[in-house]
Amino acid sequence: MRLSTKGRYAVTAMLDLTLNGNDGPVTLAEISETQGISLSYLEQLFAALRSKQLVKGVRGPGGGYYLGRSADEISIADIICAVDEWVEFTRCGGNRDCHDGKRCLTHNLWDDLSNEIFSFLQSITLAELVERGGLKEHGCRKEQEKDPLMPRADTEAA
Amino acid sequence: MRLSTKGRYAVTAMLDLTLNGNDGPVTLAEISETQGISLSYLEQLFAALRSKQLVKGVRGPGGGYYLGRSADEISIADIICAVDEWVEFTRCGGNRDCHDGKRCLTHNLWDDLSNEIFSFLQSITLAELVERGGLKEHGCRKEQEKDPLMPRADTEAA
DNA sequence: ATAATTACCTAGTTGTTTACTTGGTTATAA
DNA sequence: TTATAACCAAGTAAACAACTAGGTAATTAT
Repeated sequence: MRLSTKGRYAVTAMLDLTLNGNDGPVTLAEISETQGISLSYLEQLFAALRSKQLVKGVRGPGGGYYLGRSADEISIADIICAVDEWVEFTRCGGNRDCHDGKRCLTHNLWDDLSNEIFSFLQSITLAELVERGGLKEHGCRKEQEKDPLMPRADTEAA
Repeated sequence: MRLSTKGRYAVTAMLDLTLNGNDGPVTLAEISETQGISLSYLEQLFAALRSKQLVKGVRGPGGGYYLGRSADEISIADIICAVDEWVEFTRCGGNRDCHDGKRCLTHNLWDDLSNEIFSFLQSITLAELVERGGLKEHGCRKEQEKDPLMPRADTEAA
């Protein structure tokens, strides 16, 4: 799993599409204006999204984009995987010798974790995000009153 | 949250440390050999990890690194945040005008999702990963027999 | 038909990040 | 005193991020 700003742009744009796609298609120019993303960069992102059938484009005046399928059938993982190239991390293809299995043990652990992150993001749909106005009640993590917000920007690596 | 290959290297190295740190400190040379990461790159990663007290270095012969605190007190989020600089995504600081609140709505949704991903990774410790030999039983996702493995490398963006 | 509008496409370009190399300096155990 | 390790600084090729420029193709409005 790879989670970069590129993926964020894509998720944000798709979120915009979900929110504003009720009355006709949404133009990239609108998304560019509203979300502060350059038009051509959006075009690149939407080329990837389109190739995965996550969006459908309508040409000509009055055209634009709408979701390729229902918002409850598009997961965050779908979006991120579409724009962020999947990079295989473990270079030991399956069950090689791999330094007496020691290296592969660590790799398997990482793979399990990576799968977990992936299926977590796969379990969140655009519809869920929009309907609930957030994810406060998502999954099994509802009794979490500590509310651990993002760490502040005081993370200066000396 | 940012999840790049750099973070993977760090998690993998910390996993190695957890697995092999029982009998004395582990040298970076060993991790480099076992995990296939260059020594100097490890040094950079461990400089960041050290500044966050996630590891402690012991100099001289017989030296190396061991965990800065107990493996059940180090989360995956801790590790990733230490090496991957935290980048603020939403440039609208808090409650600005922000295009009639429309843009901020999308941003708030993204923030909620981002928080969710973060606290998810924060809920997984090194000890958990190692003890269970994976995460099959983690959290609320135990009845998941479809076992959605990583998407194959057939994600060629046309 | 013609013009405007939009998606769609290709090729750059600048700055940052990755992952690594080289070449050191310090602390410590044998 | 010497080998071993952590620690530190600087540089580098390759990849990536985010953007610009300049198109072509389809569709609607005039």
